[in-house]
Amino acid sequence: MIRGVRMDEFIGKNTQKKLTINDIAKELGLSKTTISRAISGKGRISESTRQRVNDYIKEYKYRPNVIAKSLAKSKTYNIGVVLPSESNLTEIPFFQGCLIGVCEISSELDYDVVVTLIKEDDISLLEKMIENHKVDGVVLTRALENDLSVKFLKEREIPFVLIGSNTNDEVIQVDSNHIAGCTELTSVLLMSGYSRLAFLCGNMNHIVNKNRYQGFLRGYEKNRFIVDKSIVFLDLKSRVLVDRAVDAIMQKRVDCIVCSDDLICSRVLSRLDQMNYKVPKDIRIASFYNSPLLENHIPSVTSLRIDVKELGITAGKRLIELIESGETLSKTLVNYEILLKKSTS
Amino acid sequence: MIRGVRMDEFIGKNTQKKLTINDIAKELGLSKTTISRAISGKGRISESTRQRVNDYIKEYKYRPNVIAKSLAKSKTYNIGVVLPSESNLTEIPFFQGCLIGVCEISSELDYDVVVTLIKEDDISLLEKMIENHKVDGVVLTRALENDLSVKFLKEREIPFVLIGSNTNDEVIQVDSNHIAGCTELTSVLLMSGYSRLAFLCGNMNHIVNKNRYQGFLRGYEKNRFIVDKSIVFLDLKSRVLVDRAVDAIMQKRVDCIVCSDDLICSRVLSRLDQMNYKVPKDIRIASFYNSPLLENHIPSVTSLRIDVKELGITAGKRLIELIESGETLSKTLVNYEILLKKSTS
DNA sequence: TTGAAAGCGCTAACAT
DNA sequence: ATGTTAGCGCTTTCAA
Repeated sequence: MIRGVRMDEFIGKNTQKKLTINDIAKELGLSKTTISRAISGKGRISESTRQRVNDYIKEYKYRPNVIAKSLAKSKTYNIGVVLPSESNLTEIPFFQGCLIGVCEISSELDYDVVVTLIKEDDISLLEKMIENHKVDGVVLTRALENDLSVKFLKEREIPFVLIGSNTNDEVIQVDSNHIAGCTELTSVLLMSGYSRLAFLCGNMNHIVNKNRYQGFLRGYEKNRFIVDKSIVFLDLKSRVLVDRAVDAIMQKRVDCIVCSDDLICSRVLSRLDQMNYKVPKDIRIASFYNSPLLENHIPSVTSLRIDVKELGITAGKRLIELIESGETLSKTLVNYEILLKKSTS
Repeated sequence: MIRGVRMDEFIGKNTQKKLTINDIAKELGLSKTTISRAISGKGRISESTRQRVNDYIKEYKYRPNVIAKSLAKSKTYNIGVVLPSESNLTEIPFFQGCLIGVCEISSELDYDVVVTLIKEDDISLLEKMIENHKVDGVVLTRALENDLSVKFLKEREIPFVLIGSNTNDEVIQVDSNHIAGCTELTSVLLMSGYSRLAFLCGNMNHIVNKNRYQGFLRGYEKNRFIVDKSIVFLDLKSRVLVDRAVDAIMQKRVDCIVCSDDLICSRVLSRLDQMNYKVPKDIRIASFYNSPLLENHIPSVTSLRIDVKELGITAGKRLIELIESGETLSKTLVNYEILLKKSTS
């Protein structure tokens, strides 16, 4: 009896050599295989020895070495979450929400989350993570038009789930129904009597923005109003462009400015303030995406609310299903909610 | 010649069996050891064979299996980043900033980042991550008074770095100099003629808030003004408490409300708006921590700016030093900056 | 029901 | 300068 109670007394808790499956086998007079089976529950094993092993494990707080398991099974029990790093720190509430969601569900399902950063045109860190075998699958948190990540992961046949939408049906997707949401919010605004809506939209290489624009157009169609394209501004990638759009809009007769997301919206609000326009007195504002950035805004902003954490949770769940069973639902839509606030009252 | 060009032609790129160090050894007529040495650069090896090996690796895009390396070296090349998961805190951009910073520096130093979530009174996921041997060290992003994480990591002798401050000198710390910053900002306000400052402070179990309060008091001392404790509100853990404090303050004669952080500040602004008070006309506002939450605020808010990403980068660097060399600087302070804005003009 | 042995891909003494 | 060998701790045939 080399190891046992005496050892615990002898050496401090801290220096305690890690217990291995081998130690347990020797101690219990069984083989590694049996211990392994008792732990995994796979394979035939008598109830009595399984009990014996489990009791031992409890008592001595044995934790299997996940690395060794990884090597043997060629599986890491990690999933990667890819965040865009060129995003303004300000737009991060969305990505962080996703991340938290994925973390929560992963820990429940006994996976860990490895984070990596990419840029629109540089996915080298994602490539490295995959090639280093650090993860069993990946959650992408942003959908681009010609997405390098999607292309890469498909080629490498790595299981992955996209938070967002992609026209390729083979891609497992989790998203909120942007088109429906934006259509609905646009409708609500039109029906409230705001018939001249300006639309300010961000980077059109982001699929989500394409969808928002489409929703905007559909809202008009449904209500048989005509869109005035002269007050529609797409692909506004910088603050300056947003500012200019606002300036142009305020020269015209416009009832309400509809923004594709929280970032554009907060920029619009700031510009309006600079120019001394008051919301909602001089102009109304709505946003197709709410976030903490807007949540405490004064006045509160009419917007579409999406439960980002829910997106993350769902994506994580789908990914792990995909990893473990090889298949999962191909597209999941999470709910949105329309928040009518002071900015349009 | 089992493996080689013919294989690549035969089977698709995707199904290509992973190249191992063994394959290379056979192919080149060398031993595993030599290949290993050529790759790591450790041990004596002739320049010519190192070249030969490296050429082969380049050509066939060999990537070592990190898991196998991990097992052999008992090292994961992962570092853990611990984020608080309490709901309102997840909204705070501070933690994401830290995370991004750690990710950036880690990837440069060839580590990956595993994220885990804890609560003030539940560090079970951190424990699991450690016990599963998933990481070589940990970055903590929040300092508490009696910190379970710190206690746990010390006991287990896991290398870790704390973003924040801790009275225990043995803890490696990276922080901005909150006391000095808050002292300075308080001074500036007092010298601007705002002699009656209210102070609204968050959870006093967070060491950072203790330090901010101390800075506030020191600012008063330095200027030989007397603090009016009746307009100091500590440990405001909920919105309701903040609202009440604001209500109480507005009954009194107060020049400026100083908030311990961005979250409290945005709540204060929102409450003031509800009550129809205007900033800076009716009351002035300053915050001891700036963030994107406040950045686009109207009016802009006087505050202390901290480069969070820098905190993350520094913490990551220190941690990896600690992991690799066993020692590092015990305390690093990053710079802060005072932003004087409209809210106090 | 249990065990022996090979192997996952790499590292590191210890030869040669 | 290079090779041999024995692990790292676990899973998984295949046998008993």
